[in-house]
Amino acid sequence: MAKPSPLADQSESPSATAELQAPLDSALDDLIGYAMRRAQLKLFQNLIGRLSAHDLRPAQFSALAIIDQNPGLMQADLARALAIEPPQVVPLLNKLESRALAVRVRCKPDKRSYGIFLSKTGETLLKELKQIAAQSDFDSTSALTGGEREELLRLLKKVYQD
Amino acid sequence: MAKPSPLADQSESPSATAELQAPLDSALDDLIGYAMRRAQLKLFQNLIGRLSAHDLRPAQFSALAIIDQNPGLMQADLARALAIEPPQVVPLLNKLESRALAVRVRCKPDKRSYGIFLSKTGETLLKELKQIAAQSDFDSTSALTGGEREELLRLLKKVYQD
DNA sequence: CGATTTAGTTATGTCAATTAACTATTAATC
DNA sequence: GATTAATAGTTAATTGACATAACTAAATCG
Repeated sequence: MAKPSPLADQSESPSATAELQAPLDSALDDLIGYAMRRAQLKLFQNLIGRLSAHDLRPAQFSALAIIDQNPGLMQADLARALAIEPPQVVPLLNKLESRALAVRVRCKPDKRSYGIFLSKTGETLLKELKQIAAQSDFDSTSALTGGEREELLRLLKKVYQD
Repeated sequence: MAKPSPLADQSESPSATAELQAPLDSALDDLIGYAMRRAQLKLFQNLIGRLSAHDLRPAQFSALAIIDQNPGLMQADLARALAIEPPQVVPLLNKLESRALAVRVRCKPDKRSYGIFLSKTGETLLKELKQIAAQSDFDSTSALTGGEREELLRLLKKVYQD
């Protein structure tokens, strides 16, 4: 196990997400936070749209990716990684389990906890989802050159890793 | 009137906002969308914290900036600019009016609608808020050089303006 | 063993935000 | 010019996400 991943966000309601258009002047145009919010919303909305074809939300996609990289982790770990509260993990995992993408396996030594694993189906779907996410990324940033995309990614990491 | 501004977002609940930590590996680290979400959340949370000293939310700050740049606009315009639904504008404006930051003025020709204006107090506060927002921006991106900030802003605009 | 802590779950409450319903004013139609 | 339709704003009602607290089972500590 290493670091958390949160592409989570269960909600992201229409207005919480929408909130970004551009009809009027606002003198906010020189704020990085403002530009970042608008850009982020654009990317997120695009991803949500694509994932919806698989009846998944970003948080579920994130969960799959985290489980894949940390097989056998416990629900509390997943909660921390997604930055959500433990009770929220329950319906999320129930959903993944009901679709046979992941499984809870009772722990041998400690019968209170579960190890969480991806199923073969889950692994296969995850591979596909990663491509979808990459494609979503790509066409949400179609105004950028390849070099600009790399630079943007570098700068964003520098910001949030600080 | 010109273009919209949405630094709106009424909600941005803890988990909707939180959702970003970094405890486990997730293989999402090369996605711009993932990095952008994490960075954006960091900036947004910082701004929320600072604005809370004035008992304001980002959407209210955005509203003030939009009204300032578009004096006399109608509530429907403001809703569109903030990308929220008209009913949400009511409590938002009520709050601004109750604090004497903005006023609704009955329209001469069309008695159904209002023109919205900032009060002197509102204008003064907005100036201060702009500095707060700029400061928030600055220290949320303290890992960047001045040149990198400019480049980041440029790239973000390119993304969302597309 | 008995008491305390921990993993997971269930239940409850809150708050934001969408949709629908309502009032008033204006515009359109005949 | 009266009736009907459309528009600005508001109020009301529904949904949904999320947090907190209460509960069950199992482990650890003494």
